[in-house]
Amino acid sequence: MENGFAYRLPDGKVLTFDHAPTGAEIAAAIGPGLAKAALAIKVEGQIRDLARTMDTREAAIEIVTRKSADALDIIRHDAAHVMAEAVQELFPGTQVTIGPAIENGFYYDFARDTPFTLDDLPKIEAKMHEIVKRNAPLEREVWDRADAIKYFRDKGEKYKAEIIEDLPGTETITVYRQGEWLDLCRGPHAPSTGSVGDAFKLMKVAGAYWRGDSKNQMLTRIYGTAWRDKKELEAHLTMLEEAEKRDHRKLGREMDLFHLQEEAAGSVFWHPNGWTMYRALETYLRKRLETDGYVEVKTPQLFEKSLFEASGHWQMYGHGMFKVEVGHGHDHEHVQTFGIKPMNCPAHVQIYNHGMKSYRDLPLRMAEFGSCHRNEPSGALHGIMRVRQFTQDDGHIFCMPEQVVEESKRFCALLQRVYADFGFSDVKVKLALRPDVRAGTDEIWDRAETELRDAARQAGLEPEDLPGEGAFYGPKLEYHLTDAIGRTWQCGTLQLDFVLPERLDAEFVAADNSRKRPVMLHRAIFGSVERFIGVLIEHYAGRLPLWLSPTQVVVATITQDADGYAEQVAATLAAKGLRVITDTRNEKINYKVREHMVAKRPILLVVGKREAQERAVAMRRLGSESQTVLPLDQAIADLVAEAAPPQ
RNA sequence: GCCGAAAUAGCUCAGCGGUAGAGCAACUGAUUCGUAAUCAGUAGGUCCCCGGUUCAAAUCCGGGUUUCGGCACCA
Repeated sequence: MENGFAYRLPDGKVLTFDHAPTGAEIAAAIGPGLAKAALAIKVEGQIRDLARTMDTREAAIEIVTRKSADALDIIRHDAAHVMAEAVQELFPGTQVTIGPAIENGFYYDFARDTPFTLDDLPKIEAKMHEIVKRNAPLEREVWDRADAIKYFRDKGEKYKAEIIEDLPGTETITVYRQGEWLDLCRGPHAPSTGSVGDAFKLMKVAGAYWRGDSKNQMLTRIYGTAWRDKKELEAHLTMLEEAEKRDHRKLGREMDLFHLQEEAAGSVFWHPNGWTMYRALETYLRKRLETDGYVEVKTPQLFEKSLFEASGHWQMYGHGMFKVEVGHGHDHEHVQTFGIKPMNCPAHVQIYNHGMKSYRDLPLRMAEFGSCHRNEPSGALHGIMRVRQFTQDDGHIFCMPEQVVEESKRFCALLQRVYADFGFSDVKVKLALRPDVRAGTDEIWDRAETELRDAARQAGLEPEDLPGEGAFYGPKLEYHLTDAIGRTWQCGTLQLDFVLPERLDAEFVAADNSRKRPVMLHRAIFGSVERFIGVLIEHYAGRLPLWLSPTQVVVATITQDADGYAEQVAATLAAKGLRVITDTRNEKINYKVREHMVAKRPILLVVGKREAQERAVAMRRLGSESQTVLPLDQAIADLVAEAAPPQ
C-alpha cells in the first residue's frame, strides 16, 4: 500500500484507509455497535486512546471494549481520575499525586493536612457518580515540559510538578482533561468519564508515603474497587466476605487453637488444640527431612554478642534483635551483652565447625526447628502470620561448590513434595538477584545466580527474576504457594551464602588435602511454622485434614442408653492412636451435631440404641449433609487409614 | 516506625455525661430426644491503662498500650 494505511484485526481481516485514522474511526469502520462500545484501541499490543491518530501506516490492532481483558485496567484508572476530581471538588486545597489501577481496583494518593476518614468516603463516592453521569470527554493533550511544571506549580500542585521534573527528558508530557478538571497522566483512558459505570465502591483509607519512601511525607490514600458491572462488583464483595470467614485470627479463636495478648505482643500462646496441630505438622516434616538425609540439631537461644559480630548480623540487623545485658561480679559491674538469636545459621556453623570436616562428610544437611526472635516493627504484626517469636523449619546444607546445583534441585523436589501434601500444587518461584550493596565478586554472583536458576528449572520450576532483591550474602529462591482461594503466600526459601562460611571460618579438607570453604545453603519449607499454620487455617477454611485436626473424632450419643457403648467406641479409637472425644451430654442430637460442625471437628460418630445393638456407628463428616451407618470395625479401619499423615 | 480507626461479660455487639445492657457461651434444674440451636432459672464487668475536666465520665479532653486497615520493613 503505497500511500495507504492498513490495519490488521485479530481475525486477520485488514482494514485500509486513505488517511491516518484515529482509533475511533477504525472502530467505526468495523461497525457502529463496536464504535459505541469501544473504550480504547490496542496497537501492536499497546493500549491507546481512541482519539489518537494512528502514527504507523500498518499495524496489528484490536478494539478494546468493556468485555476485553484489558478493560478493567482502563475502567479502574479512569475511576482513579474521577475520584481525584471528586476529592478536589469537595475538598479544595487537596493536592493530587498518583492514582494507578491495581489488582481489583484503584487508589489515589492525596496530600492534605487532615487525612481523610471513612466518613468522607460516601460523600466522595456520591460525587464520583455525579461526575460519571456528566460523562465529560477525557481528552489527551501534549504539553510543553516547562509550561506543565509552571502550571502545576502555580496551582499549588507541588507533587505533580515534582513528578514532571523527574520524568526523563525524552518523555512526552501529557495531560488528560475531563470537563473542568485535568490531571497529569500518561494514559491511556476511555473516551469519557461515563465509561467508569456504576460498579465501583470506595473501600478504605490509609496512609502511604510519598514515593513509597518512609523518609518522605505521609499522604492520605483512598482505595476503591471497580468492575465492569454490578454483578462483578457483588461477586468481588462476596469473595472478600469469604476471605474474612477464613481469617486465621477468627478461626483460631473459634477452634480454640491459640491466642495473643498485650503483655506478649507478637508471641503466640498455643492452646492444647493448636499445639496438637503444631506437633502433628512438626512430626510430619521431621519424617520428610529424615527421609531426605537431614540430621536434626537444637541450638541455644541466647548468644554473647561476639558471635553475631563475627557473623555480621549485629552490624546488619542489630536494630531488630532483642538484646539482653547481664551484670556479673559483686555489684554486677561487669556487663555482658547477649542477643536472642534472630536466625539459626551462626549456631549451625558452630556445630559444623566442631570437629574437622572432610569432603566425604559433604553435603551435610543440618535441620532445626529453631525458635527465633525478631523485634518486628509494631505495625508489621499480624495475627500469627507476622510475629516476634517464631519457629523456622530451618536447615543449612554445607556442601562443596560443585554440589550446589544437585542440592538445590533436591531441595526444590522436597519442597514441592511437601507442598503437594497440603494440596498446594501451584508453586511460583522467584529468583532474587544481586543487590547494590553486596559481598563477593561479580564472578561469584554470576555463577551463584545461574546455578540457582538451573536447579529450579531442572526441578520443573521457572523462576521469575527479582533484580536487586537478593540478600547481601547471596541470591535466593523464594517459593510462593497458591491457596484454595487463589491468594499467594511466600513460605519457602533457598539462599546461597558464600559469606558466612568465610566470616565464621568454616572449612573442610578436600580430596587433595587442602583446606577449602564449604558453600552454605540456607533453606526453609514452611518458613515460619506459625505463619504456615496461619496459611493452612485460611487455605482449609478451618476444615483441616484428619491428620492435622486437633480433635479427629467425636462420639456423640443420642440418649444415655448409649453412653457405655460410646465410651467403648472412643476407647477403641484412642487405642488406635486417634484423637477422640465423647459427647454424652444430655442434649438433643441436633444441638450436638451443630456444635461439633461449627467447631470444625471432622468426624462425628453418632451412636444410639440401634448402633449399640448392632455394634455400628452413624458417621457424619464435616461439610456433609448426610451420614452413613457402618459396622464399628470398618469405621475404625477406615478412620485409622485416613488419619495417617501423608507418607 | 508512620497515617487512620478501634478497645464494654468468655464470644459478637448495643449504650456515647446521670443506677452498665442484649444474644450466644458458662453454671443449676427440668427434659432422654435419631443428625446444624429444648425450656426455665442463676451467675458473670478495674467499660484497655494513667491522668485531667465535671456535682457526676464507659461516655468529653490529654498521654500511653494493644488490636485492626494500609504504608514502610521482613536477615
